[in-house]
Amino acid sequence: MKRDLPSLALYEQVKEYIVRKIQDGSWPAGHRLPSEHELVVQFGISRMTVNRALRELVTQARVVRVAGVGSFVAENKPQSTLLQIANIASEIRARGHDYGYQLITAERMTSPADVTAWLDLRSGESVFHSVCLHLENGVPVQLEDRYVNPRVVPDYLDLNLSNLQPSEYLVRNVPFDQIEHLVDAVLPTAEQAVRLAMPAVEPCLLLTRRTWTRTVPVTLVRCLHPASRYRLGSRFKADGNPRSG
Amino acid sequence: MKRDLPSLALYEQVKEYIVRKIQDGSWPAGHRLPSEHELVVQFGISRMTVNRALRELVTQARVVRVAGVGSFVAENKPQSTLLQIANIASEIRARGHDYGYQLITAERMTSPADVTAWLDLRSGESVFHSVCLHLENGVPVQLEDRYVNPRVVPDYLDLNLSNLQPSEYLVRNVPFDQIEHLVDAVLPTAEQAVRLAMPAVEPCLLLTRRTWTRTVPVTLVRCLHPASRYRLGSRFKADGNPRSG
DNA sequence: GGGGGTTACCTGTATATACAGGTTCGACAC
DNA sequence: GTGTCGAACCTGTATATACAGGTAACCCCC
Repeated sequence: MKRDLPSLALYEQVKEYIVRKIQDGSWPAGHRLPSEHELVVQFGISRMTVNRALRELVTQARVVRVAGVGSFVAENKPQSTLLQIANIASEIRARGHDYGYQLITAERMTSPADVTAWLDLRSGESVFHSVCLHLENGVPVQLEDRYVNPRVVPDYLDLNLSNLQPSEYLVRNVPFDQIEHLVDAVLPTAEQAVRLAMPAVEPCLLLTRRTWTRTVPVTLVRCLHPASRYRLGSRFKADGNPRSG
Repeated sequence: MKRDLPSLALYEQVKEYIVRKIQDGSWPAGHRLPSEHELVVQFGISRMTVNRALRELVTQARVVRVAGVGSFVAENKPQSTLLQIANIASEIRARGHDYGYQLITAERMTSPADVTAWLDLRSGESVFHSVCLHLENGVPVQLEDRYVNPRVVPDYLDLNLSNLQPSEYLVRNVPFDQIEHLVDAVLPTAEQAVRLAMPAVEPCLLLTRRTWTRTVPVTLVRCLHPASRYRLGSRFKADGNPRSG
């Protein structure tokens, strides 16, 4: 395919250049990127080639272009149908409701066996672990149980997790390029039922999410939702944009 | 936007032409579509313009192109992460397991109030209703409760639903362009627990799916899965393809 | 008859050029 | 001061042209 030395197609090189700038933080969201003409000069290629690179980045929702104005780095792009649920805070606020947050635990611990496997750690290695609660109008809607790979985010415990929601920090500062979701229906443990202020005989949705950056696992998070207060949803239109519901 | 008469961009016109041919069934999956040169002649435009149209259809997974050979209509495109779960039969077979199917009910009935609303029917109108069971290695994994809009699929009951799985027919013959999923965790009713051969105190995943074709609701289906035998999953790689799990 | 090369056709990429239309901002006239 | 016109710059689209490389079928030669 792209084996032989002739390297990558020129428009792919331009795309990679821009994506790298975005991912390493040089160009934050909203940042104005070079005009087509500037890229033409910089790379010594034709405008049509630059134009193609930018157009494809637009379809990937990494770049926003405004005719007559310029091209800009798109807003954070955590999405893929299910994925938009990542940020429960904005979801709740978008409904016009009150968002509340409580940190319950934040610690460094020896990695449990299952987490060791999921995060691809060495046996006996330690991980960061946090537990917190998300509330909608004062009612618990999500119990978040999170493990973070200390090799990727060594300063996780230095964050002020009492005020800052973990995913808030992570999506902003640790870009991921792979994400996996699993959805189960479970009954809560007694302790979980108490935390969520729900009857223990009522089922919960358990959303397990793993993310990677460059094939290195970053975080494993298990989000437990009382089914009576929360449901997952997604809507998809051909040629339209997915919306979470 | 695209208000003024100048009509649509030429490459958009080509895309629309091709999409129409695919959606109305003129060009089934696998069908070879005209070469770039033929489209150039047919539309009286340049190859670069045709090329752009085809390239964009490739990124939409509607068309597959093979250098040196030609362009072809892509295989049915039911996907969008969650959506790949649509066909549980192929999912089970892909695991190398035995797929089983049992039709329980197929009838025409007066539409229940909730279904009337969901399918945008008139009050008192009738709908098609079918219930069936999907088994993996002989064990029930999904109880499918489906309502079908008779205005869209008037011959639904004429199908041999005893042998043909409903979604098999629908995805093949009633192309949809919008889909909505909701995921709940519920406890089964006594009857459902019996059908699924599971304890009634064990939770289930309830996947509710609605599809539309050209803004007209086609079908509403509620798929109930014992949580101990089934989980939803999706995996997403930036610049890669989503896979169901 | 089988093997190898030629040819015709296809897609993929790259370029120079052109014109349309949106935005911004400053200069000039009133 | 205010308003209008225009220049400079931006993206969006369309074209003709070119070369590369993949594929398949056919023909010719051995």
